[in-house]
Amino acid sequence: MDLVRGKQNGAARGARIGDVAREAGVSTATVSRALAHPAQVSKELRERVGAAVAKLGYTPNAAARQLRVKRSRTVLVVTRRRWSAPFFAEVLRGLDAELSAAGYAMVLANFDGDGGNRSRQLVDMMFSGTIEGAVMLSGIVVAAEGRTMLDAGLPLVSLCAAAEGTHTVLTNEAECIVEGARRLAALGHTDFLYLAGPPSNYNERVRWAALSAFFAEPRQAGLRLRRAESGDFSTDGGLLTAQAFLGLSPRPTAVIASADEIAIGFMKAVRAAGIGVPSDVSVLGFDGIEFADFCEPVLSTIRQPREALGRLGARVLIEAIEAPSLPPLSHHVLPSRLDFRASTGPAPAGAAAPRPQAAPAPKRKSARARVPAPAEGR
Amino acid sequence: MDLVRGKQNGAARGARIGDVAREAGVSTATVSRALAHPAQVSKELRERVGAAVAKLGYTPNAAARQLRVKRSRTVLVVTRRRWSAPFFAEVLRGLDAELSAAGYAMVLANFDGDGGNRSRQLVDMMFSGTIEGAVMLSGIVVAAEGRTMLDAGLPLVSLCAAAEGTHTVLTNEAECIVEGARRLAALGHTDFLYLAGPPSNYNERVRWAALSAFFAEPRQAGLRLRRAESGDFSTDGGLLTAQAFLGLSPRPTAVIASADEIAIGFMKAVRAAGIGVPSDVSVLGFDGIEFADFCEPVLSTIRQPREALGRLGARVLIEAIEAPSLPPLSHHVLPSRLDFRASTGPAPAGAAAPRPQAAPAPKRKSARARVPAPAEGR
DNA sequence: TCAACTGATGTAATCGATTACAAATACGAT
DNA sequence: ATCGTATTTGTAATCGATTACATCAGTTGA
Repeated sequence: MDLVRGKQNGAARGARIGDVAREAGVSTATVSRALAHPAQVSKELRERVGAAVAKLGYTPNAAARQLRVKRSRTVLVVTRRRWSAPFFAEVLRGLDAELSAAGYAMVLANFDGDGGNRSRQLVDMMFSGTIEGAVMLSGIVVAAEGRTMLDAGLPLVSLCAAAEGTHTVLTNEAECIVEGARRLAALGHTDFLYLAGPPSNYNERVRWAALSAFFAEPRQAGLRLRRAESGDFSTDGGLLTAQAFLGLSPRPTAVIASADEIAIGFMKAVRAAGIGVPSDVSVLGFDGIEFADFCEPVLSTIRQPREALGRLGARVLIEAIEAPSLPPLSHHVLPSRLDFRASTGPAPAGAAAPRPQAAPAPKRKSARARVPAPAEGR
Repeated sequence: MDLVRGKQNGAARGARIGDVAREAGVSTATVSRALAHPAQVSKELRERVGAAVAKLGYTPNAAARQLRVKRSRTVLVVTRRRWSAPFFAEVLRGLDAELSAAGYAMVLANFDGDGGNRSRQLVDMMFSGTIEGAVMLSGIVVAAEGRTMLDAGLPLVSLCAAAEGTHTVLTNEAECIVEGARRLAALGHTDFLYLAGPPSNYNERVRWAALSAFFAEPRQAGLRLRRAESGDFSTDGGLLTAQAFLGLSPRPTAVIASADEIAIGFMKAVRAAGIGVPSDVSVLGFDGIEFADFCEPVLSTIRQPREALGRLGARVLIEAIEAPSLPPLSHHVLPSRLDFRASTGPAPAGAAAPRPQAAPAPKRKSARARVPAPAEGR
């Protein structure tokens, strides 16, 4: 095999289809056909072409082909810094697995709402023909100069978030968090604290909306729900909420975090302050990251099917790309799983007595169920 | 702005350069120049073109441009499943930040040595002109059908690994792990256990080689080093090594893990068996992942500059791509930082007595310093 | 033997930009 | 007025593949 090693940068490298044609003694059309539609070419020529290709180490130029056939077999994946790393890595792996199996390449781009430059890059990419579709792990439809990613008319999939005009792949997070609260209530807890993530985040909104709606039900009148802000899906955010918790009186006995990281940070800080988990306060996280198994105590959590989310997102996108005509937007929901472990237990004896119904109804702060608008994603 | 919304999939979308030229009443050459080299075009025409571009929502077709100018401004990043997720996510972020700032797009592909198909995809990518260079987080130079990624003659950067013929960006991991051992020895420890990652991994080899070479020094004759296999850079692997540890007698008092995940799994398992950390055994991890701060006890570790690794890797690659002539291969080393915290302490009183130098020299198992061959990366 | 048909191959148009080169224009100096 | 130079613009070639269409050879049936 005669490989032309790059001499000068950018110098002519590799063979072109004409070289292969000459070598095999056929026309370029035959070479192209032998490679793309072998059945249309006689066995003999097919072999001659194959030999020439091998000899010259020929690989078709992707740009030229793309220009002609209008397909790049490339999709864009837009991520967001705020994703928790373990969550992110596995979703990405699912996406990659499914995309590469179908022969698609994946362009990865982080988008943190920066000052306009990145936005333009992304929007241009949608319009420049490099991309056949996009998966957004950010929940944001990026816009620049009056155009949005949607305007390019390419299929878009929002993963773990909802956005107008896109296919969506979500989890049943709302039901899960309510189920978590229900289970805690069944353990005798009546005084709850929600550790909120960034309020602009889609998942944060969904979770808070579901939880506060649940506590607003008349049947749950004996339960109280408060809220502490972490500002962030991070362990540091969790430390913050612990400060808030320690300042409360009476102290809630059940804590539901909007992310495992927050819960882990919270647990560490309150235990350092002499509060027992779960003896004094039960803690429930969200996501099911690996380290939920290794903190003290082992964290109860709501496990999201991370790799499956990635895989399904990829499949939905591929289907939309390859559908002969514009398909309707699809919406999928994958189930998460509640996993109660060491960080949750019965309400402590002192506080366990169900709050007397007759007492002046505790003001449920912010119990109105805000319906989350399509907004920032997770 | 008249945006042509994708009608049928694949139907003509958007304006071409000819449309803009007609709209502005100029030639396509002028449009192209107004966009790429504004200085070459008179102010008036520049503005007319700008207006036409805005009106039609024109974005140049990337494939056509690429075909002509032979630049895709796209690089490939090859990852590997075995990377720890938090590590991976931050390195990726550094890469993305630097690449996108320089106007490069990033194609991400996972490579786990699969059965030939993925290899061909990757090698073809190098030869098809889609890619101007690659960063390999895998330490493997992928090969398929007699060609390797190197043969394309494009610049390649190995991150956290070394591979023949590529630029490399490494950390001083060898020195750090030796320094860690030295510090532990200074705390009175004489009996060490190394928790190994996957033996085929480049970093694993470097670390083990450095550590075993250190223990082989005559001056360290009073120290003993054993080795347990985790098989993996994972918490599960850490659990495995804990089994091995519990079976040893006498039990080592100092443990050095080749990854934080392993250390965390190890600590959890030995503590469950009633062993105190650091009262009975000190544990040192490697990487400095976020959760090292949140396990019990807080893990001593060797912090790697993750985002900086990604940024430097990107810069090295960009430089190599944009260098007018083939530059020599560069090799960079970034410093990691030893961070001793709660999981390490003085050797326990019983075992603290320095092993008598005179006693029959303890057999140092596997103390020969294997020089790591370029192999699988981290 | 010829027409009709099938299948394999080649010729040349095409995708949409960039840019070498030519042409046109403006400007200044003599 | 004329020439030379600098600046701006247009014409057309070019990048490297794919594929519509034309051509040609071979087969079959009458």
